[in-house]
Amino acid sequence: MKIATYNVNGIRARLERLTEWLTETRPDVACLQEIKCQNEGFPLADIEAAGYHALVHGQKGFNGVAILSKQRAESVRIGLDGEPEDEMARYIEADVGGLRVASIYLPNGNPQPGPKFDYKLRWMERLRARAVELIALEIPVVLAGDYNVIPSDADIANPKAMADDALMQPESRAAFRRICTQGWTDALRQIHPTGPLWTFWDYQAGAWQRDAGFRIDHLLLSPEAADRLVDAGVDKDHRAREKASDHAATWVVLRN
DNA sequence: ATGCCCGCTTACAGCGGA
Repeated sequence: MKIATYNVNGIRARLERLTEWLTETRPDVACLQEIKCQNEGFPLADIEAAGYHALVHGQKGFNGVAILSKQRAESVRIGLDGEPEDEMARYIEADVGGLRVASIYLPNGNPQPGPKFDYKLRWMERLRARAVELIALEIPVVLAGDYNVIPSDADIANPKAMADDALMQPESRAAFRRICTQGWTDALRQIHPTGPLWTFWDYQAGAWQRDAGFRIDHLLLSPEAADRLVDAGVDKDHRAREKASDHAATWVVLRN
């Protein structure tokens, strides 16, 4: 099974690129982030025409997550516990093909310090609380998404330029590590332990042309999923195309 | 030091993104 995560940066603006990517790479499951549309605005007919079912947790203008799948998926939950007044559409979880899969859009947190950074850290604590419940199930789980965390200085082309950014603050990294150490495997680094492994290149300042990227899209595997890990990668070539998202799709293959 | 670029909005400028 191939499971991918893809921050599309607006599904309506990206529809042609997205269906092209689905057709060319045929993931069994695709976790999307930043669809930037409400449920009723989701281009379901186009996704179905590409051969996929969809579970959608949308929001007007910003955020929004979805799980696309060849097999029909069963929704398990929308949103995280712990902050009932939080209406940002950033989490959806489903059962599909014998796996539990979540599509995660973790808050950016800039500028830091400030209320947005505080929200990011609170959200990460809420995710940690859900992740430990999922580990306890002892089933194959894939937590896939845009974590907005650069886990280490090896995960960014120019760490000095981003030193004050919320994505690489010690608190952000510690919160990410606290989740990983529950027993999750960072699948991309498991398969590619060293070297550049970017998943995002800013639209600004020629970041793509300079290959000045960083790694923020992650797939965390429960032990039962990690036992089945055979490959992982980044669909970098699609980032070079016209009207591409600023993120590249990132994926794992699990043995059946 | 700031903005660069991009998508979105009862839009035509401002916000959020990373």
